[in-house]
Amino acid sequence: MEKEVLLKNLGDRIREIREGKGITQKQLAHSIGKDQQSIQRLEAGKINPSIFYLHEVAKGLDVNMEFFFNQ
Amino acid sequence: MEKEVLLKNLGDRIREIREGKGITQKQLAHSIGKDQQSIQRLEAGKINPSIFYLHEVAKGLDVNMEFFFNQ
DNA sequence: TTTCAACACAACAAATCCGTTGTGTGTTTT
DNA sequence: AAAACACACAACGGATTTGTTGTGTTGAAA
Repeated sequence: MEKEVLLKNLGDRIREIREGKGITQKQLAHSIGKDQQSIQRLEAGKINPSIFYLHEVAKGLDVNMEFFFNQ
Repeated sequence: MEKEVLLKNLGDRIREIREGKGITQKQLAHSIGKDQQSIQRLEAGKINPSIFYLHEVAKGLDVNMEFFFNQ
């Protein structure tokens, strides 16, 4: 329960940042050597990503990882 | 390479916070339903922990997860 | 010295991650 | 309408995580 909420919120936050930058899931994915489906699952809160995974996503979005957690 | 550094830094940071609170690996582990060995691997940078795992550790240390990333 | 606490390291197995492939739906463009 | 784009969902499989058990080292306390 709590885990689902955490992952959902994280996914929403990442989507929010991505859309704010005006890039697609595919663009983000390819910029960090991943697939569109991986980003989809991340944003949907379907996976419990590792810290390095998030680190890569943060790089792809050009933000600091902290951005994923405050607010 | 880069991954190793990230995980090492994270582990060091967690250890720093834990020691600052004056608790042992075992106490931290048990407070969140884990084993001493799990915390040891985390602090040693030997694993690439999931975000939920870190969330639990943050709870056990009574800090916000952001603390793991700034400085 | 013996005992105990704290930490480190390794191996095993079940669970999970995540890259990949394939497909579907809705919207926009030509 | 046809084509292209953005996103969603599911299944497969190799890799990784992580709980568990067992063991070793070091230092402090008894």
